[in-house]
Amino acid sequence: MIDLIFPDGSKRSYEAGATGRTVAASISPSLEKRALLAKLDGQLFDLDRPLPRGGAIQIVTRDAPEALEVIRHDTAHVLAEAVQELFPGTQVTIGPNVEDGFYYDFARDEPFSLDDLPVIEKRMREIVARDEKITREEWDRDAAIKHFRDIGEAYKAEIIEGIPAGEPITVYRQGEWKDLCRGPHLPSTRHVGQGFKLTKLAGAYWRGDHRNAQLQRIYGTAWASEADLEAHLKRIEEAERRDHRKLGAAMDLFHIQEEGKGMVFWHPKGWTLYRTLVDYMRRREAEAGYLEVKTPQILDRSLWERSGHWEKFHSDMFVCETDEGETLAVKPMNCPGHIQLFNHGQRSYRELPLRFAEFEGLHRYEGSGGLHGLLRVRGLAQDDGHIFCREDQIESETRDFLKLLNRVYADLGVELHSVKLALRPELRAGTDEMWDMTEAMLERAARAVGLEFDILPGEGGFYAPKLEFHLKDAIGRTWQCGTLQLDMVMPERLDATYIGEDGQKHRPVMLHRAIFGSIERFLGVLIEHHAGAFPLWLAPVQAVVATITSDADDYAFAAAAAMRKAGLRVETDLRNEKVGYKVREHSLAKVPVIAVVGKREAEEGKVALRRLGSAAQQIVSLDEAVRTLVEEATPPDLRPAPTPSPAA
RNA sequence: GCCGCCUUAGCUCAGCCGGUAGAGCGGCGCAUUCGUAAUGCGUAGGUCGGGUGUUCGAGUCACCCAGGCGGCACCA
Repeated sequence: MIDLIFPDGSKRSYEAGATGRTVAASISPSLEKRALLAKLDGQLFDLDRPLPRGGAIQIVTRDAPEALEVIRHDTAHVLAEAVQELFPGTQVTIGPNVEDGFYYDFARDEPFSLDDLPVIEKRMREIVARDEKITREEWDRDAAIKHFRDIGEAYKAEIIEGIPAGEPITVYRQGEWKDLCRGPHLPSTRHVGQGFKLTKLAGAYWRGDHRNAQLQRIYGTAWASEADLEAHLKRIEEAERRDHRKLGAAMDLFHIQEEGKGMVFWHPKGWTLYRTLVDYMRRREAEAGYLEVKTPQILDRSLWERSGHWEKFHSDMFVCETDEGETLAVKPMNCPGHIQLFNHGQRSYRELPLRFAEFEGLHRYEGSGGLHGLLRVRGLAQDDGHIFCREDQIESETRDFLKLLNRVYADLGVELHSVKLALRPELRAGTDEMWDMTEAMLERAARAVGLEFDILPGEGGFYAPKLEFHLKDAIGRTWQCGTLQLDMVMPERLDATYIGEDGQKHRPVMLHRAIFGSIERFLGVLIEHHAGAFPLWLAPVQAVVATITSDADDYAFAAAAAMRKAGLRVETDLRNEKVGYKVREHSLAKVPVIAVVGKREAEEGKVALRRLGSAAQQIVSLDEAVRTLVEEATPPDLRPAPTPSPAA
């Protein structure tokens, strides 16, 4: 007998061998009908699998989040079955869930084409209609390896070899088809439902390693109902409208062309936005004790050899040769340059922490397939900074940096998606002892300030472990923006020293840090985040003064001049068009304020303000309009501090 | 760099089974002076990403190259 405790706290005993289904049936026939899985002490079980022990039981139905995960995974299995029916000889590999769906990787000599997807999808719907029963079997390890080898499934055999001894080898049978899988699964294919769609086709390396064979990946999305699927597809469609590449063109911000792939041509409006953002950061950093510097774009190979870039980062660098036989490299990072500044003259412990900031351009030779609008470019600039300090200053510097980062993200209205701690990569400079130390110190500092993060082994920079601050784009992909890296390697390689209190030479620790990361990338995220509708202080064109009739032209000119004099970025629209037309055009261009002036306003010295996204008009005197707009257009760091509330 | 797809006027897109390119928007001109998301009429724009080939004939078929898009790898 086993004892089960239900979510409502009640307890019942069942005979050994009871399954989720028998438990559900014992409660009500309708629950049995809706039951998909059993959850015992938090672990999901196939509905027809005997429960191995007593515990807290829950019958999982279609509307539960756990059910959706299993539905997605089973859809991947149905996909694999359909593919193997339609394309004999195709090997299956793995098919995990991803956000909103799943994929399955196949090994097949012939490439799949996009035209195959509807055909595969049709067969999948047939398999669902066949209502194939899904059953679990435990196999003997050697027999399983032999079986999968015999039927030509080399990848599956390889997976089994990697399963630790002692773990059961489970095979799920689904009609005539079977697959190695940990499970759990739905009772039968009917429960997959019709709320799925195959979405894209891609190449992907076996086990994520480019030295391995490239497999063919089919992505799909799956939902508990067709309505949920429709809603999801609609969300994607809406998100695509926020794409910074489309908005960048519509708002005349920038473009990229063939002759400079990954290199941005910033248009006047885009550059205004860029400068506004960087000016803001300059003030924030100055306030936080950073000293802005500028170091050379191109430096001799010998420096890059000493820093380690030549050896570890060479394939990412643009290199040039002079007629005199020198080899130079365009800087991909500012750190070696900043160490040259640190090393110029003798440094005292009294100067530490010394914080350098730089906004100059960098160039990195990114693989052609990875370029992506502003989010992944070859020519970029960072809000780069390097802090030289003593070990005992690491924690307070980390704390101050995180405070600044949070302040900036809050001012700009972006939301931190996640934080990762990336540890030593395979290809690295420095000794293991150094890595042991820097990893431990960075993690300790991060924990000391209460940061929550995931650990990414093998993903650190070649010279230092790093904290990565990730932001999300319109369609949910995450991008590393801010970073904090704790480096003992570079100061040693480039021999940075300071004179300590004891009169001896000491090695400083170097913190590499950025809040935007790449300014280009950050702007891309920012454009998508605001869907182009920037707060007034960031908007490249803050207001357009638009006339109703040409009688108001002179007044419109004067009004615009008054606004410009007050520091606002203003354009005039005196074209011979109807106001409705002008309002529409500037609204589509995401101009935050349209100041409409007609005969009435001209006579009375007023303007009719219309805010983006609202049809309401606010008729105020020109003076008042200038005053309110100037106040609203003040960058967050220049706003008067809120009056402190009286001490409680 | 790898896999799949795409590449036609400034922009968005039509162009069936190969017979020497169309629309809307935008631009320009004229008329209209019209109160808050598209005023009317007229007009000029392309040789169909680049190249090679098949063919009497290619935007339309084949191959190669480039760029872009979605992934993978790499990475801010």
